[in-house]
Amino acid sequence: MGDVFKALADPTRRAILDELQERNGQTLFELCTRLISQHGSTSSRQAVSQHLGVLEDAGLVRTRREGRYKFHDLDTTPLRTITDRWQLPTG
Amino acid sequence: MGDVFKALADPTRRAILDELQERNGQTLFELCTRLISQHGSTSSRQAVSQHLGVLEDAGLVRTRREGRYKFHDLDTTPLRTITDRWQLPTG
DNA sequence: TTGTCAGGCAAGTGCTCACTTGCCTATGGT
DNA sequence: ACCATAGGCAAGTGAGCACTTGCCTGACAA
Repeated sequence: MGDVFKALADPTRRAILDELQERNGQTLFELCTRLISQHGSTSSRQAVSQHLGVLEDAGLVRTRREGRYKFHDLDTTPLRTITDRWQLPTG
Repeated sequence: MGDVFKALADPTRRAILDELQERNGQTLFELCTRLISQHGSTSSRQAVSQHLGVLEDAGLVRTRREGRYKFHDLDTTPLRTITDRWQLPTG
């Protein structure tokens, strides 16, 4: 599993996580259009696709294929590595 | 306040936070020697100094000056922006 | 089969970032 | 005064990363 911290370092990837939290299980094209219309993003399809690859490597996004569609689901469990590491006062 | 996510993206900066958690209020030179001896780091003084600047901008490290010494203290409150953003199941 | 749609792969480009290098300021000891 | 210590500033370098460009694969509809 790749680097969770590095995956979170990019604002576009954080916007993707925001989007998936609002509406889980989106395809690449859904994400592209909604990122532009709701998050003011200017990223191309290829750019978003590469970001999704990074997020998937980090374990923050899980994917499932159905026919020619690929759905993306948010998984926040890797974020625990951050909070567990520096012992947040329980919030 | 700078980017907390970007500050966490670098492994050396995460080691610095680890080191400050073990022993708070260290000076730059203390951190340098302990990073090498206890974390296998190879970073120079200037490198660590720049990392501390990034961490301070992100609000993860607070500093206080006394004479020619500058002490560094860990502050984990900015990490809440991460957990609050994607609603972790309370752990 | 032909055409379209969803997505993937890979090389190239430009910018950011970590780190070095070299010099400078300031505090404290003798 | 002198020197060592603790730290800072700024330009330059090299590697990594986000993004583009162009082409390719696979699934569905007609």
